[in-house]
Amino acid sequence: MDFLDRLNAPQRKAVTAGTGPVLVLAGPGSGKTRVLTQRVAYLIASEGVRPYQILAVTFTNKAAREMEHRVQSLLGEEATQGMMLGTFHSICARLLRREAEHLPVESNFVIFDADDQERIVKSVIKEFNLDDKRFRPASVHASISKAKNDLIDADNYPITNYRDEVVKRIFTEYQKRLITSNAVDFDDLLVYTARLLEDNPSVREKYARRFVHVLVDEFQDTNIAQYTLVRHLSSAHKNIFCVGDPDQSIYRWRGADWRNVHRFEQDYPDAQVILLEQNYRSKQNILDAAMSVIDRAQHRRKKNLFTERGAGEKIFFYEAPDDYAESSFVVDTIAQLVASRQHEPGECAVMYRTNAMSRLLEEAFLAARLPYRLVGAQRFYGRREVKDIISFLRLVHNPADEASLDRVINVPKRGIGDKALSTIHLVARQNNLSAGAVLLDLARGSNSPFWSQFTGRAAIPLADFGATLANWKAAAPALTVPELFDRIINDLNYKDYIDDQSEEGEDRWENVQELKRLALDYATRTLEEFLENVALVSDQDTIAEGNVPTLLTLHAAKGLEFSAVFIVGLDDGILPHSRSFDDPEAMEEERRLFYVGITRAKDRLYLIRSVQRGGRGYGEEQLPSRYLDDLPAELIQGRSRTGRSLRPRESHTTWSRPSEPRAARVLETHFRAGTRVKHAAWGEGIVLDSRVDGDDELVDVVFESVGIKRLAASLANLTIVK
DNA sequence: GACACCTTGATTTTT
DNA sequence: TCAAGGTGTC
Repeated sequence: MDFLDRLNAPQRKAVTAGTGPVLVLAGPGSGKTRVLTQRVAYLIASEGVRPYQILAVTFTNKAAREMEHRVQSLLGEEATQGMMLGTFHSICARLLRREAEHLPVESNFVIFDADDQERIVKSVIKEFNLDDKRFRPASVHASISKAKNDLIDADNYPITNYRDEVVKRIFTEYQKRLITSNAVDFDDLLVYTARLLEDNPSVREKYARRFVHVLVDEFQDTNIAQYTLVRHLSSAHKNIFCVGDPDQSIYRWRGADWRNVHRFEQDYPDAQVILLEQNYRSKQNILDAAMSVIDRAQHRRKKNLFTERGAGEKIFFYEAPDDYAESSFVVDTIAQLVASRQHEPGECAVMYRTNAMSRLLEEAFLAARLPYRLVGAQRFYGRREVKDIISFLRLVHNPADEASLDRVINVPKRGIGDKALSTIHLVARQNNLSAGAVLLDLARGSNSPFWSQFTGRAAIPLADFGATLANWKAAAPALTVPELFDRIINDLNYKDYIDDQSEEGEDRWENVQELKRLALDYATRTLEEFLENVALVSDQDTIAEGNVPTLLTLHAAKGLEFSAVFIVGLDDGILPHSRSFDDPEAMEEERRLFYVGITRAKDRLYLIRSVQRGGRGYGEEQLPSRYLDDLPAELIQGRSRTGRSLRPRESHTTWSRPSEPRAARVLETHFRAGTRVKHAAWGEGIVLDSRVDGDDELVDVVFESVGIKRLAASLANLTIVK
């Protein structure tokens, strides 16, 4: 196979590794995606493995599609036929639907997302008459989810205090409600599958025999449930090929445990371990910066990242006075990089710790009239109008879905309030039915035995909505997904409801139409498939095409690369995040997160912080991120606005001669941010910031030729360009 | 009993 | 800055 020629020695060793367990420890940019795809191609083309005998787990659906395409381009369209390929969650969903007879839910189960899960927890807390201040739904749900990821069910939930006891009761009821709703949550997808394989030898054998080869990407971010799953699925042939990098483990809070990498080595002592250290992505300065950050991490196997791409530019550092300046610095600099043809817009990315930080950046891009794209499924799928429509579709598919019913029973307002809602749940429970079933029965009006349970005022709208739902349900089998979509929108007069002619209303209607466009892709597929895919989209899956800069969280940046990377918010409290301060393990993860961010950069890396943050005048001064201290000064250019060294502990203040007397004091700044200026040697640039400093004016300028420079106005002889 | 408006509180990361 | 909860009105 000629494609093996283009691999380096350890890569080739990994691709052509024989049978048995293999662990590939792959540094950032070391070509692990390539190794995985070529391994799959190699197995099929050279080892005679049939595609359906391969199970490959990727971190996102997008990565799965890419892998499929690459293998197809190497071996032809047919090559991937029957291969089991996808994320843990989507593979588990597929498997569970097939094996639903062993489950407490039907094969057409729906998948509850975070919102639905919290909704159910909340309603249980309410029903138990608990104080939701003391037992916050989000926190209770987090406890439940954590237990599930460790494969602990409600019966075995460990109790050490009163809170645990309450959580256990809520957990039990929560699980019951999911089952009545014919629903599984994200965690259940993994838990049910792991249990199924563990408790049911015949099912386990069936799949373990089928999957001659199991390949797992981003292995460092698997949790106990996922690890168990992989072990079972590969238990017959033991051909398990895991690729990962403990340094890039950033999902601990989701139950991921980088120790799975050690566990793997213990569980498979005969495993081949292959190290990929050569980096094909970044310039050496960027790698050096990355190593200086990660080498201070605890418990790690040191890797030596090296590249043949040359040293490259130094790391740019900029300290903005406030977060507005921070955002405009980013936008201005990107504009410069593009204008000077150093980078395409699409090669630039801005990364931040929390989603909320995207807002100012978006505003800055909008103000500059520059297009951008934002990564984040939540942004779209979390929208009220989008969730509403999906809930209606989910109800048609599965009227038992309690989360969806609660969500839309009064949308648009039809006079069903809290009282009516709690009554319908009560009646449902008394009759051992789902609330949806009661609602559908109420469509028969006074013929329904439940009719008399409601006051007349509540019964009429309930019956009405029940009838509407029954109609959709009856029509659904003959309709395609987009047809059903239109039917629902029309019947509800949803446009009039959502679009109140305001800008926001138009926006909302636009989102509904966007969802419709997505539904059109499912004209030839089932509603179930549509709902499943909508539930399991990841943030990275939503990255649109287009040559524009990308805005994304550090987490969402995992696995991606960009020529120019801007990491904003390098303040203590943001990165590392203040919520991690009191947990050493969490702090370690913050460090790794920064490392992941740095190593996304191919050519240029900009590290940016802001002295003040969080609204004008209100914010207190922030300290620079402690990680900045770990970067060797010689790798950095640009300094802090306040003139402080990046490494205060090592800086030496020089108490040299008193400054020369100056003729005039500068009292006002002459240059303003955004002004175009010209310098004799460096050509044109844009002023980022300017301030009075003693007797002089200090001007920060981004030049097209040399990047950011700080200049003393009295010496630089800058001229303003019109 | 529903709804509009006002106040208060909180605010990581995501399949 | 925004969202959820509470209060007052219809």
